[in-house]
Amino acid sequence: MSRWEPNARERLATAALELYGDRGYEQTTVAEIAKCAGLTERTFFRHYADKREVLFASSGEFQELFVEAVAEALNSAAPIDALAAGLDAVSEMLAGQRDFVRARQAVIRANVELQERDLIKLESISAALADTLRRHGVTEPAASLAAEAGVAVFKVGFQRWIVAEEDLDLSRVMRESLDELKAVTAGGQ
Amino acid sequence: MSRWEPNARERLATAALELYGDRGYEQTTVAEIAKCAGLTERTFFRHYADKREVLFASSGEFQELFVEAVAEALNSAAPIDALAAGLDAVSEMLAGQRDFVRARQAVIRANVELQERDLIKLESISAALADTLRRHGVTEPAASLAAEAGVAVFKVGFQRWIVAEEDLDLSRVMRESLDELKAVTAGGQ
DNA sequence: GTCTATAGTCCGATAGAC
DNA sequence: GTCTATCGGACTATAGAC
Repeated sequence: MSRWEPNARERLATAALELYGDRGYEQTTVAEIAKCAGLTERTFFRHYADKREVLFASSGEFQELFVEAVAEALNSAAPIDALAAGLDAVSEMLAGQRDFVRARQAVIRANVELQERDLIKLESISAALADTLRRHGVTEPAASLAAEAGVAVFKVGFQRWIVAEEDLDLSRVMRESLDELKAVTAGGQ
Repeated sequence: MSRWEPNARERLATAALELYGDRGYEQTTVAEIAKCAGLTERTFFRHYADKREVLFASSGEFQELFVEAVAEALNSAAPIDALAAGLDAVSEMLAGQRDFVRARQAVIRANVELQERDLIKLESISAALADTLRRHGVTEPAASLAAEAGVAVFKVGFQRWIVAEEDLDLSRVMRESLDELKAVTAGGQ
């Protein structure tokens, strides 16, 4: 029998999402999250660099999935089509966790600091996508622009999926968003 | 003759940029900035909501210029061409303050918290652009995607201009970036 | 203008796993 | 013994409250 309950990290993340959702991000102290998970403030900061990061634990995994799907597709597709493949991969992942994703996004939407963190995670994804495109021979500034476009489509598609009353098909929403971007950059009204 | 030296706000901004540049953002305390401007910590927070905001004092003005240029162009141009007009307007403004803009951006690039703030300002611009597009009859999701595309072009063009050794023409760089985005979304390699 | 809460850091201690 | 995860307490600076 071990001295500690297992999964300290996960327990902290669960407690944080619940407390942020119930009483709001700002009204929740790290000490409360830790206590709720049966740990101390000190331990929280060993697992998460700051009070916001606890909501973004899975963003590394998300980025990897996105980038690897794009990298694979780049072997046989144009950049824009490879990005579509990446969007499809992440859509499938998110669609499988709809309730969690919605709860998390509601918390983020209610607080500017959390939105800032969200945006820099997306920026990191954009940089990683641009890097992958360059590795596959796409030159600058096309690589950065394609990456930014991919993230833009994700943001708009994701947003539409989250706010929708009905349970939309995320992959489909993403594909429609990409088509709209193509139309608008081509000069459509 | 007034009781206080004038331009407290501006003096604080100047002192902050200098100190952040010299010893780094994190290593600078608000008390130091205030002292350097001949004011108190309390006064700093009356002018700027937090330690980061002092670097973003002109972002409201920037957003207004961008949005109004787009709004005007929308009367006679397609969304993508209106965005090009907006990019041209902001390019002209930034080109006239090259040294200040470069110093400021160097500070921002050196610190993640500042990058986060920078990104949310761009997000605000994107939201304002989307709003303007909708007011001019562009429907969702085209409006949001066009706005995101405009900001993406700005980000990539601005970055290229900042890091360039030579003194590039920002308007020209922006136009090239926009053309690259069009090419890449059209399926070009 | 003062006072206070809390985020986040630093150093050190402890207890178990290996 | 080493390694890793926990906890304790003191500390600074931001930011908001009074």
